[in-house]
Amino acid sequence: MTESASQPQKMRRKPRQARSRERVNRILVAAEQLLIEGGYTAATTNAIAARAQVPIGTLYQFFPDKAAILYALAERYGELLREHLLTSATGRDLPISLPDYVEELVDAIECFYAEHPGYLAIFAQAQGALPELERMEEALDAQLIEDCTREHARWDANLTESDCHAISFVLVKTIGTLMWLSLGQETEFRQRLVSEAKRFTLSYLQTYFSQSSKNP
Amino acid sequence: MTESASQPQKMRRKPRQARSRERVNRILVAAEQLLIEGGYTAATTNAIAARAQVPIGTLYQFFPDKAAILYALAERYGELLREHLLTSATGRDLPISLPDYVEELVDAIECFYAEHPGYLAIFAQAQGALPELERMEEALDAQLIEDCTREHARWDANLTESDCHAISFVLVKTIGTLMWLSLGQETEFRQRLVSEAKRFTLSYLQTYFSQSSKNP
DNA sequence: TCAAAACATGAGCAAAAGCTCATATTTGCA
DNA sequence: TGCAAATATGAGCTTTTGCTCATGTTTTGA
Repeated sequence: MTESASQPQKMRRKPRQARSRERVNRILVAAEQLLIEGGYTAATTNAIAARAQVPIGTLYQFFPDKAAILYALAERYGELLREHLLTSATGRDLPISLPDYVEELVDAIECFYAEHPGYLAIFAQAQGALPELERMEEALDAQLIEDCTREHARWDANLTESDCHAISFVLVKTIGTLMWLSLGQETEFRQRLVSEAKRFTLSYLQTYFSQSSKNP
Repeated sequence: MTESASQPQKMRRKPRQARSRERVNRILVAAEQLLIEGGYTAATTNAIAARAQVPIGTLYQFFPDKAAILYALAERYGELLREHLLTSATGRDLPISLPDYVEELVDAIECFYAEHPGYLAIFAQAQGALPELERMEEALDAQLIEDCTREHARWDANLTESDCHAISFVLVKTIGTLMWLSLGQETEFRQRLVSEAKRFTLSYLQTYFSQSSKNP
C-alpha cells in the first residue's frame, strides 16, 4: 500500500513484470468484450477472469473490485480517444478549410469507435450506478470540448466561450452517438450514416462560421 | 394460461380490477425511478416491489420475470412517445414552414423526455442483455422514422426512400440524445441545448429542402 | 545454491438476487 | 349468509455474485 489518496483505488498491485502486464491487458480486453456482448450483468468478475484465461484470484491481485476494472477501461480508452483525435483531426499547425476539418473529424471519430466498440458501452452502463465513472466521463468530455473549442477559434474568434462550449458539446455528443449506432448497421447504411454525419456537422458549423472558410 | 404464443410473455395475470391496475402502474413507476437513479443493477425486483409498496409475490402475479417489467415499460412509453409526436409536431393537415416544423419537433421531443426521463434509460440498459428489448427499440424507431418520412414528403417528393430513411434516422437519434443529455444539465445550459438542437436540425434539413419553405 | 520474498491459484464463503408456494384474505354468487 | 373461486402475502429456497485466503509455485539476490 504505497498510495493513501482518497481517489478510487485503481490497482491493488502494479504489474511489474511483462507477464503481469500482459495479463492485466487480457483482463481489460475480456471485460470490454463481455460488456459489449451482454451488458453489465453479463460482465461478472468470474466471467471476465475465465474469458481472459486468468484465475479469479489473479484478477483480484490487480483490481480491488469490479468497479476498478471499468474505471481502468474508461481511463485507458479516454486517453486513447483524446490522443487519437488530437493527432488526426485537430492540433495541426497549418490552417484548414471547414469542410476538410469536418471530413477529418468525423472520420477520426468513426475510426475510433470501429476500433474500440466498447468505449461508449462502458459509459452507458455507468448510468447512476458508478458515480466515479460519470465524473470521468464529464472530465473527458470537458477535455474534448476544450480541444474542439481551440480549433474553433481559428475560424472566428468572436464567439463567446459559452458559444464554443455549446457547439463543441453538440458535436461531440451527436457525432459520437451516430458513429456508435452505425456500428450495428449493415455496411451500406453505415457508410451513409458517416456521410450524413459529415453533412450535418458541416451545415451546423457553417451557421456559425459562415464565410470564413476558403476553398481553392 | 390462455396465451400460447412464443412472444415474450408480458403478463402472467391481467389486472381486471381498478386496484390491480393501480398496482401494476405503481410497479412500473417504481421500476422506472430505480432505473434512473441507479441503473439496471439497482432495479432489483425486491427493490421495485418495496418502492411500489407492493409485496414481492404480487409483483410476480403480474410479471413472469424481471425482464417483463422492462418490456412493459418500454412498450408503454414507446406508444406514448409516438402518440406525443404525432399530435404535436406532425400529422397536421395544413402545410407548415420548415423552421416552424423544426421548432415544434424539437420542443415536442424535449417535452417528452422531461416528462419521462426514464425512457432512454430503459433502452440504454438493454445493451445486449435483453435482446427482445432491442427488437422493440428498432420497431419503434422504424415507426418514428416512417412518421418523419411522411412529413418530409411535404417539402420535396424527389428524395429517394433511402434518403428519407437516413435523414429520419439521424434526426430521431441526434435530437433524442441531445434532449436526453440536456436533462442532467443546469437550466441555463439546458435551454441553450434546446436552441442548439433547433439550429442544428434546421441547418441540416435545409441542405435537403433548401428553398421550399416560405416565410411571409 | 538456497532461503526468503513475491506472485499465482481456485475451492469455497458471505451476501444478495430472482423467484416460489403454502397460507391468509377478499370477492362473487346462491 | 355461506361457500368456493380468485387474489394477496412474505418467509424463505435456490442460484449466482463478488470476493478471500490458505496453500503452492516462481523469482530474487547474497
